[in-house]
Amino acid sequence: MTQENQPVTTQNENQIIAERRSKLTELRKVGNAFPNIFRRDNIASQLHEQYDERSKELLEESAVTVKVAGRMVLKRIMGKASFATIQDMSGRIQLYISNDHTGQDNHEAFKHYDLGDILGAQGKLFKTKTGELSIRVTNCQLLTKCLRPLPEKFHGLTDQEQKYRQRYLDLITNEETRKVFSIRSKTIHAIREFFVARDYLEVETPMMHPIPGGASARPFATHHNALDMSLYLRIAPELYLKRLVIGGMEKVFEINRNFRNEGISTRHNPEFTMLEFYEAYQDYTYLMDFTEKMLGEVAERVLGTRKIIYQEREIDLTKPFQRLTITQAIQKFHPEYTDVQLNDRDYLADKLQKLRIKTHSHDGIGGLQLSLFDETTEHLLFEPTFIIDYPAEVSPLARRNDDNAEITDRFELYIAGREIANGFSELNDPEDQATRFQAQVEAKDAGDDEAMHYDADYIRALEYGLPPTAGEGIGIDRLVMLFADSANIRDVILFPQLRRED
RNA sequence: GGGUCGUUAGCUCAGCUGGUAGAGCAGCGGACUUUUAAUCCGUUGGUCGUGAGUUCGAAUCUCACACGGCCUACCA
Repeated sequence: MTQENQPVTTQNENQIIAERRSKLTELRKVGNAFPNIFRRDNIASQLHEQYDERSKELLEESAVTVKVAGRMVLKRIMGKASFATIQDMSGRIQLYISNDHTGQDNHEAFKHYDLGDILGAQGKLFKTKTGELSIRVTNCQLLTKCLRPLPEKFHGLTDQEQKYRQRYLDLITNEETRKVFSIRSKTIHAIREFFVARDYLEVETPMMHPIPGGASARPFATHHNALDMSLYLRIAPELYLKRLVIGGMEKVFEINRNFRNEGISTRHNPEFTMLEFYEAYQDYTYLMDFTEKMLGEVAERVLGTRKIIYQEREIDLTKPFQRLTITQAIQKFHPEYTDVQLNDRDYLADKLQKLRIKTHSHDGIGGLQLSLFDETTEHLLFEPTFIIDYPAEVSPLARRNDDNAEITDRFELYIAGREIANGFSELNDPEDQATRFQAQVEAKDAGDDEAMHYDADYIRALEYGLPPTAGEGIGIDRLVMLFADSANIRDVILFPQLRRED
């Protein structure tokens, strides 16, 4: 990497870069090759919005002077006049550079500018004979030399790996990519406003945890030198956010990264963005209503509609989402399973073995039902669906159901076959929580390396009293995938994790 | 992790059953004062992912490795 900072010898480079580098050398000789004195007054989209509809004649009469800057992405030289298209953060605008208006010297200099160079230009708006809004440039200057050639102007950058490694090139070339990240930004912004409007307090809790907790997952480990202690990148903020509710922050949310040291796939990146929120004096049924409302409003604000198209299928966020228990969901898609079978531990264990699905010896009926659901039904839940009543054995932080201690007041929301949200009434009984942690420790000792640790500090916090609370997590990347119609999580993360390049 | 397809010029891609590489774009030179993926003429540019093997001869066949795409399994 340090090599990148050294002047690279031209013999190692292809001739295109060598050519551009020699142009830069010439620029250095005649002045500051990287001037920062140009200030623009206009951006492309604003000009189009304001003047696209104005007639050619009227535009000529009004003689609007504008000043723009951007990267040159197209260039057409025709002797004594040239056209160039520059691209800024908002879009594109065409420049007309000619001996008549720009001057011969300036035009000759322009001819040696390369695609990718950053230009500043000033001039009057006009319309070409095909009606395209353009700038008749009176002065054009090179603001930053681009030493490396851009991807091919028509096909753009298509190599998936290169799009991820050199995202800036992907952004320069592909309008679609710019749109995806605009949707991402708007989604997060809309969510933030949704919470702020409801008097939630936004907080940041630690990314480095002495005890990784709040989820079942393998953490990344690191070490603090001065304290000489092991730390883990957080797998979830949950236990810290609930400490805040104990402290009196009765409505809190955090939008931030989680890190899980597990596989990478089209749906998993080692670091991913999670929304978690907690509200005191509410329960999980409130959360389900709240989630329906939030997703509908966010979609409306980001996309202008609550009926989104994902991978050519419509997802309707306008109506209440279906709510099914785990066994109801299994039976909906697989009516061959009877109530008796689904509540028969031996039958389930046998069936799962036949389906070659891993089970643990300590799995109860609920755990086995969940395994069967994950395997046979989860991917079929395309329409937004809340799956409710998760077994207590797989929900160590959720409140037990008042009528059935084997299940918890918990749901997961599935859309397009993927888990999008996970919410529950929080377990606020410190003694039950201690028992559940103990069970996790036993599972860990039995070889489950995703099981939780015993967090004594969290138990101490609970002993001060967590008000009855509802809490939920929503995977932001997966939500953005839905909104941006992306099949791969890497397409909605600017710099997804990749292998080392060398 | 398993399966499968791929890696050729800066970019997008051809390259057949083996005879040591082509196009378009970009670049360079020239023509052209309303083009728009500008056009036209000329031209530079490649250790064909890496390493071995088969062969008189390998981008092409075989094997191994590296990296990547897609599918698949587990975590959100």
